[in-house]
Order: sequence, then C-alpha cells, then structure tokens
Amino acid sequence: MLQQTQVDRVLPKYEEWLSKYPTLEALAAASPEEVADTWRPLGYNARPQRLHEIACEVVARYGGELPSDETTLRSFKGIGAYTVGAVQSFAFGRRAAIVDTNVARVLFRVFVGRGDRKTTVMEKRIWAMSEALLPRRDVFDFNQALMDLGALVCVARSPRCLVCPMRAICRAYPFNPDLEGPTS
DNA sequence: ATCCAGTGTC
DNA sequence: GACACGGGAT
Repeated sequence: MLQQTQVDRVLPKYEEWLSKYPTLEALAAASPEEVADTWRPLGYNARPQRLHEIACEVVARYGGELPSDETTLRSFKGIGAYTVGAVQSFAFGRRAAIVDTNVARVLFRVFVGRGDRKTTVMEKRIWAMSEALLPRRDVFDFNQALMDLGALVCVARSPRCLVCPMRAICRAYPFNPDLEGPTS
C-alpha cells in the first residue's frame, strides 16, 4: 500500500483492509473484483490485484504463511528490492537493509551531498551504504529511524536542518536545493 | 509542478 | 535506462 503513497493516506485504508482481510487466507478467498473495490480510491490499481495474487500463491504453495527468504519474496510480482527488505526487517526481525525514497534522500545528502541521486550507479552506492550501516541488532529500529528521519526532518523540499542530528557531519549542510538533481 | 514507505516492462 | 502506473496534498 505504501508504494508511492503517503502514510497518512494509507492508514485509514490499511485499517479497513485488515479488518476485511485479517489473513492471507481471507484475502485469497475474496474475488478480485471485491478486492479492487476495497482498494479504491488508492491509486496504482495493479497493486490490489498483485496483493491478491500473492495471497492466493502463498495459500496454495506455502500453507498461508508468507515465506521470509529473499529469493522467494522477490519472485512475487509486486515485491521488489525495497519490499523484500521491509518484510524481512520489519516482519521477520531479520538483518536486512532497506532503501526507500526517504532512506535514499537521507543517505545521499549526509554522505554524498550533491549531484543526481537517481542514476543507477548512485542507487547502487546508496544500497551499499544502507547495508554497510546496518547495525548487528535493533535493525527494526534502525531502519525505522532512518525512514522517519527522512520523512520528518530530512524532507524533500525544505529539510529541517536545524533540528537534524546529522547536521554536524552532513555533506549537504547547509542545504542548497540547486546542488541536487541531474543538472549539477 | 513536485512529491509520495516502488515496481514491472520494453 | 526510460517509461507507465493514480490520486491527493503542497
């Protein structure tokens, strides 16, 4: 649900969704039409369909229990690199890195500071940083904190550098939006 | 216009 | 690598 969709907008629908489909079995048992209808008006309407497909697949082949290994998770359509890390670290407590838009922005600003964040080489650097920084324990809290720093402090438009704990070492401080993007 | 807990496709 | 995929908020 959270793929390219703000937390504030997901939250009410998430509650409704889980109330209606408390288990993967329940989701699998529903019709695709009903699932699509429950999803509305969140966008990206391939997502409910894929979520339903995943539920059916997990029920059919994995006894209704979501597998935790990267290869199997990644084999589902709709689950990419970010979701694998999120499921592993948040749901299973595994030591797995995540990179979403928030983490990418934070790590890019703190450790790179300028240039284009969206090139493939930079994306790989950011993943490498996220993995290298991963603590031995408390990975759930670490990943959550990194995301929250990006969502609440190191925001896209007007980052709140004055209250940021990374300010002293941040390569993007003092923040200048002209130093970010393809043309720099 | 830009951004948002991305991903699949060509 | 570019592009499509949604809808809501700033």
